[in-house]
Amino acid sequence: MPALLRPAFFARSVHAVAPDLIGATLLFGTVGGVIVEVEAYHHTDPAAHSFRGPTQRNAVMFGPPGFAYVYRSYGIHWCLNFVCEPEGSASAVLIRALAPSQGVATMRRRRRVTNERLLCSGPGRVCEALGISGTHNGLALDQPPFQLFARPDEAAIVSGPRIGITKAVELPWRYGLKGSRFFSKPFREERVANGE
DNA sequence: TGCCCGATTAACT
DNA sequence: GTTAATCGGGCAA
Repeated sequence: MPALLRPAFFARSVHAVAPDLIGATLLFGTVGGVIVEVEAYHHTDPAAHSFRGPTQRNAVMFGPPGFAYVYRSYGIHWCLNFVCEPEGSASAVLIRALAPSQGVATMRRRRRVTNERLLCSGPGRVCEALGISGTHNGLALDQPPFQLFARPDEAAIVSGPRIGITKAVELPWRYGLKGSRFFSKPFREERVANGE
């Protein structure tokens, strides 16, 4: 059994944590899968919610690492982030896609799709499949219903520009598991980003 | 208070 | 390829 991710895992730079989450397993209650796509957001980054300082919405980002920041996107969807770094630096990793592994039938029912590739391929889809909403904002990632397991082996990781933002568009802070078929969007080049 | 826009998705042409 | 849906956050007045 792979190691459970402890709070210390998140008490590092978001740029170290984000690629290390690729290949980790995220369970929420009885459902979940392998994390195959994430994006890094740091408070010095104009695209980050925390860039303009603390507000009611982003308060969790300014708290200690190892907690879930959940926000509503476009008035419709929910998006899940993991807060990183020492308290106050206000950085987080957006969970963008999973390869479904646990509770697939339940996730299919929630998402009303039969195509497994579309179950958890996008930040809004991940939250709908897992049953995550604003009520889960601020929950600890090392406590139920969350269960996070480190990836068992080395992983080939690709990187590229982030999706759906208009500021700092060029920064290659999106990471993926090389060759996965569950990306929300393909990586332009599946360039291995390990060791950077 | 009013206005603009967004870390999206699905359903279109 | 384009666009509607839908609403809270953030900022200007």
